[in-house]
Amino acid sequence: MEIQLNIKMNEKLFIRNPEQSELGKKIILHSIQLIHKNGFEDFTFKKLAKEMSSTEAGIYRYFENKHKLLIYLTAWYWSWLEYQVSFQTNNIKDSIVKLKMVIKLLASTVEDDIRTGHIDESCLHQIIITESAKTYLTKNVSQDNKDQLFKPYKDLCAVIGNIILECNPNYKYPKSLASTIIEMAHFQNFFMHNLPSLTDFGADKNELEIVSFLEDLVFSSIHKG
Amino acid sequence: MEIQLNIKMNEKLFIRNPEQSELGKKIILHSIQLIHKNGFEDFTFKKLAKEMSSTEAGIYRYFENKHKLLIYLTAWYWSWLEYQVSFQTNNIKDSIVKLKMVIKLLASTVEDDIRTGHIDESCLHQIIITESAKTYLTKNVSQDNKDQLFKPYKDLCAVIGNIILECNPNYKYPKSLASTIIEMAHFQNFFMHNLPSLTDFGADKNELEIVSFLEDLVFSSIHKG
DNA sequence: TTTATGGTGATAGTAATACTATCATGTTAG
DNA sequence: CTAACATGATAGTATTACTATCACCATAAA
Repeated sequence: MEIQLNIKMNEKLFIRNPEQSELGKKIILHSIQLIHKNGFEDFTFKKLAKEMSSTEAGIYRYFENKHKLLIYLTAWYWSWLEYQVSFQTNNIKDSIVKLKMVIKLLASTVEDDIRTGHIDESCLHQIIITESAKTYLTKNVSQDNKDQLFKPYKDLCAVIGNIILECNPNYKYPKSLASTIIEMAHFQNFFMHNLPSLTDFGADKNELEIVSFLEDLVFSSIHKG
Repeated sequence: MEIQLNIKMNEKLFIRNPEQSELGKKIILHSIQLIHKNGFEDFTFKKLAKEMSSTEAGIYRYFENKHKLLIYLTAWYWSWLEYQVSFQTNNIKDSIVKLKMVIKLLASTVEDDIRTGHIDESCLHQIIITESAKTYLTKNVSQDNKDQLFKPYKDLCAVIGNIILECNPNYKYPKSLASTIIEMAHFQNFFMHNLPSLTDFGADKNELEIVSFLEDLVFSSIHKG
């Protein structure tokens, strides 16, 4: 069976929908490669145009600026991940097992999803670790939020918050714990590889240890009262 | 009694030591104001020069670029905070009370320290919340780390990790929990004010609730086993 | 007192970034 | 068959991120 996965994105994220043309898909494909390779600060539309043998003006017809493109990529990732969560936790009755699955999906290496042709999820996951916080840590966050640009992130957080409440309906901080899990799944990964003394995983650099840390953190918190 | 607080900074952070001249101190003072007002992305040395009635070239004699200046400001803040922690936890015997003090210092509003003339800690705290992660979320993190630019952050993290171990010598993730506390003290604050649905504090927007959340998280984790 | 040193201000200049605008061309839908 | 539209090519502007040079002034050493 051959399935194609298509995620409908908020129209405010782009000028022209990149999913609906070859050029648009090339922009996504190559921007993921370039940002992954040299980081978001070094990334420019001019370099992207050269990389994909197109023109700068052509890219500006799809995205207002590189910040919006980054928000697009992260929003896509969160939507994809929410789908993964709903798929992988489907039919699981035990909420605790569900929550463990969520932590595993957040904190372990992502494999490329062949159902999404031009997007390399593994590569995108690395970008998310290093760059995703930059999407909202700006003076424009309120306007971007009003435009619903962070909806996929907030939706994922809400889904995880609800699973936490299933585990313990009396737990007082489901949303904050959910956003903590998401952010720490990425920050501990970044620290482990780049500033290892900020973690307890520097020796092995094994992602499973991050999973163990997060499980310990989460389940001791919600099982207490 | 009149005390002056002086923090010795890593020489790799600047070209000329801003503490040792009036111009240098003006750079620090006004850069904090400007970054706080318009955010780091909008901040340029040209605008800073105009604001403080000096010249762009003059500022480049002190700092290589605006990224190094941001690292300088954050490094200063972490050093100052480590001093606060050592001062405020001095003579406290009970490690649990110590750790509560640390969480309070990290997560509640900072008041201006009159012993540091040209630096407004309250303003700087706001900058740290929004901008500090950008200092290390770059492709240059390894080189900057080799140059010891993140030492104050790592030192603070180590101090907190040790207090955690005092509370429970068998706890397996003291460093990761320490970095989690530091980052979440700031992220939950940012979310509360800007993306409130990612937290449980949107209604009251009260920083004491963040303190409660972090205390619950930390003490249920370390008291468990 | 002279001379040397060093910090500062003023000005200029360059390469790259972040766009915007225009026009020609090719393709595709009505 | 033609109108609409996507793309490519080229050009141009304002801003950013620097570097370089020179004059001036204060201070410190000779």
